[in-house]
Amino acid sequence: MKVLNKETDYAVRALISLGMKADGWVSAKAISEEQAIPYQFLRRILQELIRNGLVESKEGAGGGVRLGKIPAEIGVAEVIEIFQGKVQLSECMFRKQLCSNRANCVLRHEIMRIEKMVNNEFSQITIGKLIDDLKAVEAMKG
Amino acid sequence: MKVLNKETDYAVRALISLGMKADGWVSAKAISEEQAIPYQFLRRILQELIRNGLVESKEGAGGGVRLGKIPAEIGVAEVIEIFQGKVQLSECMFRKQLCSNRANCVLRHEIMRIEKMVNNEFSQITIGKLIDDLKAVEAMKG
DNA sequence: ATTACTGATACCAATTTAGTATCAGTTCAT
DNA sequence: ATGAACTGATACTAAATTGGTATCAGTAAT
Ligand code: FES
Ligand code: FES
Repeated sequence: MKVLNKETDYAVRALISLGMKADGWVSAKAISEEQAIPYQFLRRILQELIRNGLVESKEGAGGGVRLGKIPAEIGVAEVIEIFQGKVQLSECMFRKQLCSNRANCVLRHEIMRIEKMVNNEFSQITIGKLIDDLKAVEAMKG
Repeated sequence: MKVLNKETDYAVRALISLGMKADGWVSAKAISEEQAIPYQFLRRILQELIRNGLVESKEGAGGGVRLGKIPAEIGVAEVIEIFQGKVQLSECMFRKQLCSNRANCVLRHEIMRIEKMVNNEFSQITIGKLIDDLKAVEAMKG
């Protein structure tokens, strides 16, 4: 059961990469090479991030992309939602069958409780946090 | 982002259905009709559950299936693992790139922490619990 | 024997995933 | 003003996965 697909994975890595760099525009090519992400695939992913405001871009020579928000305000949940849609465990399990009163089905509540918990957990992990972690790792390596 | 696929979904529903019935063998056909699950698909799913000990079977006329464990001891996590494999967020995000010391990468720890949390949450939801919930729902309908 | 079951396994169409390719437009440097 | 270095938009593709179907063989109750 793979939770994150390649798009989300690459997107997070690209965002971290951008966040770790000093200001200025970074080209898709540069990120692609640094992170070993297929160029065209990454371009499509970046465009999607741009459309959603997580990244800003500048066209033309010397252009490129940069974060559109501060790293601490980009949660992985947001990235997941862009590429994989809202976290959803399953449709309701017993539909018409057993629960005619969908509105207050306990089972449904249970499922939604977990959905929220997962979502919340993914929101807590921000790009900023991941960057801090990585920097800690690097510091240890010295 | 759909977390549970149809196999897991149907499997859980079949298990609940079995758990709510008094003892005795129940045919795949009966479950298929009761839960509106495609017969052949359900059969394959049941066979897999049997191989994994969650369900027992008896061949021949008058045969069928029944739970192989008590409902309270079947966690949804177990079912997920059978049909979708262990919960895994993503491969490690920065592989050779940034974290040469995989062993104690903080990022990796973070990811594994969430994996465990999700897994734990799914373990807490047992078939027994779901059945109790459903019974509560039915009682309310009275 | 016949009927009602499971065991095992092969097959299939539709969708999703991961990746590629192309062309048009923008900006910078010379 | 031209070429190189970029992004924007979008179409295309191969491979894997998903959800579902079909078949044949074997077992047990009547
Ligand atoms: S499981 Fe869907 S309403 Fe109860
Ligand atoms: S992200 Fe994989 S070792 Fe750090």
